[in-house]
Amino acid sequence: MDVYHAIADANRRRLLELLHQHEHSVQQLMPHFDVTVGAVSQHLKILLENKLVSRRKRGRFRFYRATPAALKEVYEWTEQYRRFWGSRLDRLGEYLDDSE
Amino acid sequence: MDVYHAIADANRRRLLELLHQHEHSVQQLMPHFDVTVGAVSQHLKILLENKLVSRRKRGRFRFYRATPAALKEVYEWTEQYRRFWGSRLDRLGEYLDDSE
DNA sequence: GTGTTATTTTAGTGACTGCTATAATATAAT
DNA sequence: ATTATATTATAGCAGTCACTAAAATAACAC
Repeated sequence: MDVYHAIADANRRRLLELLHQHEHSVQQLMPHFDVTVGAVSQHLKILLENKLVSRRKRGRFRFYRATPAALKEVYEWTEQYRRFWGSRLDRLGEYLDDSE
Repeated sequence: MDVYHAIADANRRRLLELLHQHEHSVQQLMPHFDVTVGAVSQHLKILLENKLVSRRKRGRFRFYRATPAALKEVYEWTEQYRRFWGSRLDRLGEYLDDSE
């Protein structure tokens, strides 16, 4: 799974946002999610595999934090389309779309 | 399917890049892909549903072009992590990772 | 030790993905 | 009209996804 897939899931994006503020253990993350602890752990694993988070061990706890340097690729890919935002170009589609 | 999922697929990102240069009919796109014309058409449909492309009809042809204003959301979401790139922070993970 | 807490892993499940092949639709060429 | 071209829609399929429940692993508390 690449970084684009890693951030495609809303729960994983939420995790990154929370872990960007400060580190959390898994239990500290749980109140923010509606899924089981197993599911959160699986999401963290995917983020870890994509190097979007790191963790340190402290007793029984694993503290995760965001290390989102890998998002640079996504940022730069979207950046090339920047000139489309806020310009008249972004409304062009409406006139052209003949989807019938 | 939301915009994050729409760009998660490499073929769809490639389509956006090609359609950003200038408009293409489906046949003009085909040489750039290894999949069937049906698959390309399905990808274009997903991009269309996410308003990432528009199309105009000309005879039997449908000409597609990129209208990637919807990428603004992704751009802005990644942008909040910008300070991590190029800083020492992005290497912090390596020291902290105790994945054993 | 025994039991409790924190986390990860595994097996199973339903839904979804990306693909193909084929059929359907629409326009153009002869 | 018939045939060819361009595109979309449909059905089916193997693989993946996000999830749960339960088992496994690990460290703490008593």
